[in-house]
This record gives sequence, structure tokens and C-alpha cells, in this order.
Amino acid sequence: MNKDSTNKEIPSKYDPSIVEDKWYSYWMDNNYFHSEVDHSKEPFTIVIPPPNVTGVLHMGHMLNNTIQDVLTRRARMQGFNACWVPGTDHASIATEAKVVRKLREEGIKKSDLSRDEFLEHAWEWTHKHGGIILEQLKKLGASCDWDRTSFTMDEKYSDSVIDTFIDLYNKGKIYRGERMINWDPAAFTALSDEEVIHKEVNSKLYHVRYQISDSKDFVIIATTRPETILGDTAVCVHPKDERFTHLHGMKVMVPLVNREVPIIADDYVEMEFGTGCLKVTPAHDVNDYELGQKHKLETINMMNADGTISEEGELYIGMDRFEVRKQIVKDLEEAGNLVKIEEYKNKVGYSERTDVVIEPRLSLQWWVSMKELSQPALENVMNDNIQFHPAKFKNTYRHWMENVKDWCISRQLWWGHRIPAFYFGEGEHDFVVAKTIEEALESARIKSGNPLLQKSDLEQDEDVLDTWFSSWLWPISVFDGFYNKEEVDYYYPTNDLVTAPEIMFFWVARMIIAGYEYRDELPFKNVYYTGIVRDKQGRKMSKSLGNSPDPLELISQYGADGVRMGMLFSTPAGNDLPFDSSICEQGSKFSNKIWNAFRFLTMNMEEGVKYIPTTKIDSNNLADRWMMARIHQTIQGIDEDFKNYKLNDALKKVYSLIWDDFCDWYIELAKPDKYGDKFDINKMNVALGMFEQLMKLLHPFMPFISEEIWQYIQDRKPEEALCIADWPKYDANFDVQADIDLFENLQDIISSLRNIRAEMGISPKEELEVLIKTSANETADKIISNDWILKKLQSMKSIEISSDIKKPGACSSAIVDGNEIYVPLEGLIDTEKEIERIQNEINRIEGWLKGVNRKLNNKNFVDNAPDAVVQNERNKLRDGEANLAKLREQLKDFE
RNA sequence: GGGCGAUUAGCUCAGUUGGUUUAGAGCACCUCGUUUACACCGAGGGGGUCGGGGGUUCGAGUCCCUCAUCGCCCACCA
Repeated sequence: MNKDSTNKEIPSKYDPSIVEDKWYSYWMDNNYFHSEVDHSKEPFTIVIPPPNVTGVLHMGHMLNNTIQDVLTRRARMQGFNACWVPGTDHASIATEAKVVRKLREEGIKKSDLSRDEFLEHAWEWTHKHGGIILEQLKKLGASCDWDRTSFTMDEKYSDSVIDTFIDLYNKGKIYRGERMINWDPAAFTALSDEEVIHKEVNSKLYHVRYQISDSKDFVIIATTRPETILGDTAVCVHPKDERFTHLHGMKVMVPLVNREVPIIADDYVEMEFGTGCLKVTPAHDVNDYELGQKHKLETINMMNADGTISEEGELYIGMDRFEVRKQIVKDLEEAGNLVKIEEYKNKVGYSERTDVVIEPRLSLQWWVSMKELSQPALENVMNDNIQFHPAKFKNTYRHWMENVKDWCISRQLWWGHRIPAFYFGEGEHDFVVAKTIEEALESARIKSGNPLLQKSDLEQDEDVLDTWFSSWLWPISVFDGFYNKEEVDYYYPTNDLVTAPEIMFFWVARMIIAGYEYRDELPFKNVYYTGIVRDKQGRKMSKSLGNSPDPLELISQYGADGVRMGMLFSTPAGNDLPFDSSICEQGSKFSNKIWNAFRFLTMNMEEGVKYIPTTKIDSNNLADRWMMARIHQTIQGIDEDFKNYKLNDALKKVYSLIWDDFCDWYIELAKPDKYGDKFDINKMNVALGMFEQLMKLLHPFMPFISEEIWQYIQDRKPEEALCIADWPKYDANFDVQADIDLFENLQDIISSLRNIRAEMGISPKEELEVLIKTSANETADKIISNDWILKKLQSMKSIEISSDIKKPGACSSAIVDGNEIYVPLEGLIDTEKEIERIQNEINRIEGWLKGVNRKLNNKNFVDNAPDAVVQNERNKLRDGEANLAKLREQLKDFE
């Protein structure tokens, strides 16, 4: 570093806003984030969990992408060919809902538009709002390979989705069938089971009586959905329920609609629940449907797609389901059929997207058979080929995978990948699956036996595929993996996936399934599950609650580095992050601390001197050796933490290394002795060399400030940027425990002197006379040869160190690591305080020794515990008693 | 209803296979302090019977049982 090149007026407050944009542009301009196939380098790949294309950045993204960036940046520094692929998801339902809403605001109804017209609007919307979120990620510092930005509706990507559908269909893993599905009456589409959220709600249990045919008697059923009475086609009792045995084979009248339906017996009914008598509505309840199948009951589809009553319902036609619920209760009451209403808590399914109550509905949909496909996906997580962090999520995963149900993949929407099925007739099997209409025509002519069939006779399925049916190909398709083997063979499998546990089934599990099906290999080696970002009251941050801070606002306030650090500091994998802006404040304070430490060095440079940072420390300087040892210990610790995906622990180590070790001790000791003196050039070079090491370790976490200082320290060529610098390697030669121990002894001595000053009310400037009586001659020698450290950090008149020192009269004292510290305080001493200090210390040690003695006096302990443990206790006793004796001696002087 | 996980200082969390501390960190709190960077700072300090109870062991925050509270996931009792 050249002093002339530095600005003398470096401000004492670090301003990230100036720095961050500058370096992000620099990194981009120099293409550091871009990766290409390079067989001489090992790849490190992460694919981003693609956010909704028209979404905006929220706190969950911030946390998630910060973690990905940390992993990517470190890998890049380690020399891997780091490739973090960004992109967005078309988010079928969510995006379509937004477009529909926007159109409605403009007075346009979706139903007034053709499919193509609607899609035009949707694309327009996508182009307008699409990708904003990716721009926001750049503010965070995300080092994605932006040249690889993918979108699930890109042409090639879409091809892979359609081809996959066709392939699975041809393998018999996709089928079309009429089943009970979850109907979203607001979005007008079927949903998969995963998209239904069960919430406990306060409902009512209505007891309704049904007249038995040819009898004056009644049966009473209990229901939470009285409107479905319109669709009843049976009443069911338990075959062993003696209360109802006489009714088997009889018939009852459904009230209001006056339809005669059979009484059937099935052990599905819980005798204890309600009245023990169940009404059966096969078209509108999953269980009832099964009962209907079993007992060959009629199905009455009494509800329309929008949740209103259909003509088949006979009554209340066109009324909304919840209106009908109120009305039918009134009408039943008037008809004398309502027996009672009970308060009742039950779970009701809601749409994940639209938050309306799901209506179970019988419908013809497309399905993926999951059982067989999911086998390898289950095995390879359970045997840790794919590792979950934290591992506890394996349980949840297993439970789902072992009970996996077929996946409903068709959605009655327009925005998405249109199902490549073409119908040529009304029959159940009158369709073909093909990529193009030409291929479809060819197959259809064969299948139908009609060679004259024309394109115009074919109708493509109106539905699109579930968004997740495209996302599950993400780790393959972003590399064009179905059509171009070179890229995918190099980058796949990816290394780490960072995502929220909420989408373990939607996405993670299915990517694993697709990975084994199409690559015969796992899609990623590690899955890091982040926690949920919550507000102070523990609520999940959400748009609707309005409790989420604006991420960009936070970045402008605390700097991206500050926000990143704040979030990382308090979120171990899988733990929720209770967010409070104070954690970002801690981050920006840290930035400022680093900034000032660096500023201080620049202030101590001589004009015109060329400084060259070095790691060649002064081997005679204990502080240098100690600092170097601490750096290497930290490198080792961080590497271990990364291996275990404990990013917060790694960051804490860096934080403590920089703040506690480097700033509070190393810099203090490196300061020139005399006011106004500049740093010695060699000292400065070493300090700068250490600073460089620190910046490297910091870079993955706080990329901007570390790059800023890195570039300040020396003029660098583009290829010398910190962003692509090499990650420090642990070197045991630097990690000398004896140096650390000795230095820590000195730190303890200084702390004890500070403590004496604080308790005696002695100013830090007051020059003390210090006597240190060491436990051994050897110790004295070591301390004497490093006594400059003591002198530097404590103003003192004199210091005397020896194993043979007589305790002076009136003095304050302490025992540190077996050595006695005396500070003669003639006249200054507050006798009572000093006695109290010593007495407190005696009490503490006595209490401690009590525990030690208890163990040693226990014959069982001495006989059974390992020798090392027993010996250790004996050492504790010996040292403790020695200290106690010294303290008692000191106390005597005051008596 | 089933399963999983938690419960350690006011808050957020560490605490590796049970034994170097009568339990650690950061934030918050209290006292003092404008010393050659930083008051977004420095120095010092207080604060926990490790959710309750029982057990195994020479020894338990750490293992087992049980209860309580909280959280998450799954599930078709209307």
C-alpha cells in the first residue's frame, strides 16, 4: 500500500452505500461470477430456489440467498469452479391470479378472453414485473452467474417439461382418471394434496333427522356441512352397532329434497362419534366417495366449480355454498328436521394460494403414480447419500415418502405448460399424448383406426401442469440437461441446495425423484434447510400481516454486509430467525469497527513509503506469533464449521477474531510507543498482511467491505480481486499452543490489573508499581522476556517479575494462573474493599474445592473413574489449595 | 389422532461420544472512562438450582422413564 494513494480524510463512519454498488459493478464487469465447463477444475454448483417470476424480495429470500452466497463465495475462493444458477419460476396459480386481478381492475373478465388473448396479457405482465426480484438480489451481493438466468417457461425448459410428461406417460407413470380432488373454487382449479392447508376452525355440528321410509321413526345424522345434504345418496351405520341393526336394508328420506336413499352398513363409521349415523355424499367427500364406490351408490354432483349449487342439487340452485349452509339450516328447522346444533372444532382444508375453503370434488384429472418413482428418493436420503442439515428433517421426509400418494398434476389454468394430450373423441381412451399436433395426428389416426382424421378433429387438453411439475426438473433443466449432455454432465449433481423446509415435499422430494428418474443420480449432495423469518412476536413474516420490513430499505440503512451479517449471526440451520432490525445494527457496527481498524493503520503510514503486506511475522514478537496462531486456529475452526453447515458459528469465529483478538489486542500492541510516532514499516507490513488474511476469511460473509479494504491495502489487478482470491489454508506450524498459552497468561495479568483499577477507582492513566511473584523461575523468565506487552497496555512506574518476591505491605493483589500480582497502593488503598475482594475470591475457591473434595473423598470415584480424570481432580485440589493459601496469607496483612 | 423436535441468563443461542468451569457467547443491563482508529468505542461488573419429577452411574445440562408447556409435520371421525 502506498500512503500517497490513500485519502487522508477517510471518514470515521463507514458508508456502505458508496462502496457496495461500486464493487458489485466491478465484479460483474470482470465476469467473476460466470462459470463455464472447465474439466481442469472441480465444479461447485448451487441452483437457486427459483422465486416467483413476478414476486418481490422478502426476508425469507434474503436469508436464503445470503446463505447460498456465502457457500458460493467460499467455494469460489477455494478454487472450485463455482456456479450459482439464478432464475425464476412461472408460478402458475400465483401469477395467473395476479393477472386476473389486474385485468379485473381494468374491467376485463378472464372469461371474456380467449386463451391466447389471456396469455398475451400474462406475458406482458411477466415481462413488466419479471425479474425485479433478481435485480434486488444483486443489491444483497448475490454472486450468481447471471448469464445462466433461467425461467421455467423458457423454450428449452418448456420442452423438457413436456418431454418429461410424455416420457412418464409412455412409461405408464402418468395416467388420467376421475378421482376425488381438492377443488379451489376461487382459482377454479384442482390442487394437489400439498397445496391444501388444514386449519383448525370453530365449526358447528348439525344434528338432522331423516325420516325412515314406511315408518314413523327417524335416524339422526350429524354433519358439519349441511348443504351437502342435497347430494346425499345414502345413510351409513356401523354393522355392529346394535342401535341400528334393525335398520339394515331399509331406506330413509333425505329431508327437503325428499329423495329416498338406502341405509347401508360399513365399519368405516365410528360408533362413538356424533350419532353413530353418517350421511353419505359420494360426490363431495373423499370418504363418502369410497363408500359410494364400495356400495355402488349414486353420485350427485350438487356443486358448481365456483362453489354455488348446481342444477343437480335441485334446491338453492346458483346460491353460494356458505349462503346455502345458513339457509338450509333455517329450512330444516322449519321443517322440523333440525334436532340440535353443537359447537365443534374441526380441521378444514384451505387453498394454499387463495385461502378459500377447499371443496372435495369428483373430477377427471392427470396423475403421476408416485409409489415406485419415490423408492430411490427415499432410500438415498435415509442412507445419507443426500444429507439433510439439520438431519432431523429426515424423519419428516421419510414419513411423507412412505405414505406418498399419487400426484394430481393438472390445473384448470392457462398460465403454464399446457398438457400435451389431444382428444379425438368423447370416449375415455380417445386421446393421444404427443409433443406436436403433427405427431398427435399420426398417433390418433392409428389409435382411432380412422386414417381420415384431421388436425381440426383434434383438441388439445385445456389444462396446464402443476408448477412443481416443471420445478422438479430445475437442477437438470437449467443446464439444458435433457438435450445437451456436456453441461449437465459437468455441473450435475449440484452440491448444496438451500431452501425452506416448507417446500420439502413440493420441491425437494420431487427433485430427488426426478434426479433418479432422469439422471439416475442424486440432484444435490446436501440440503440446507433454513428457518422461517419471524417478527418479534414470533409470527411468520408475511405480506398480509404487513410485519415484514422492506429488504431494500434495510440494505440502504445498514448496508448489505450489515444485513447479511445480522441474519447469519443468529440462525443456525433449521432454526427460525426472530428478526429484529437490531441484529442488522450489530452488522453495521461490525462494519464500522473493521473500517476504523483499517483507517487507523492508514493514519499511521508515512508519506511516500511503499508498504508491502506480508505474512512473514517477526518471530521474536510474541504478539505476532499469537495473532498468527489465532488466525490459523480460526481457519481450522471455520473449515470444520462449514463442513457441518454451521455458518453462524463460522461467522462468530471470524467476528471474534477480528474484534476481540485483532482490534482489542493486536492493534493495541502494535501501536507505536510514543505519541505522534508512525508505525515501523515492518510492523505495518505485518499488520497489513494479517488484515489481508482477515478480509479473506470475512469475504464470504461480508463481501463488500472486505473487498473495499482489500483493494485499499494494495493496488490490485482485476485478477487479484478478493472475490477470487485463494481461501487461506490452515498451517499447523503457525498454530503453536505454547504461544497462545503464554499470551493468554499475559492477558489475564492485564485483566487483573484492570480489575484492580476498576474496583479501587484508579484511573487508567495512574502509573502503577507492579510486582509479579511467579510460581516458577521458568515462568518468570517467560514473562520478563515479554514484559513489553504488560507495559504497553498498563501505564506503570515499574515492574518486577520473579519467583522470589516479598509481598509489600499495603497493596492490592490478585492471583492469576498461579502467579501473584501485587500492586502497592500506599495511601490509595481502601482496606475494606481489598479485604472484601480477597474474601470473595477465597469464598469462590472454597466453594469450588468443596466439589473437588467431594469427588476425591468418594472411594467409588477414585476407584472407578479413569486415572486421568482422577489426576485432574487432584491437580485442581492442589492448585486450588495453593491459591487459597496465598490468599489467606494476603488477608493476614490486613488484620 | 399419529409422528418429530424443542424447553440452558431479560432476549437469541453454544454446550461434540456423560468427567479440566460450583454452565459459556452475543445482545440487553449496571458502573467507570473523550487513552495515538472506532462512543456504531474501551475497561470492569451483575445475572442461570440447565422446564417439573423420578431413574441409571463413582459422576448427568449431556443417557433412560414420566409429566408439563411450546413448535412443526402428517392424517378421511362426519
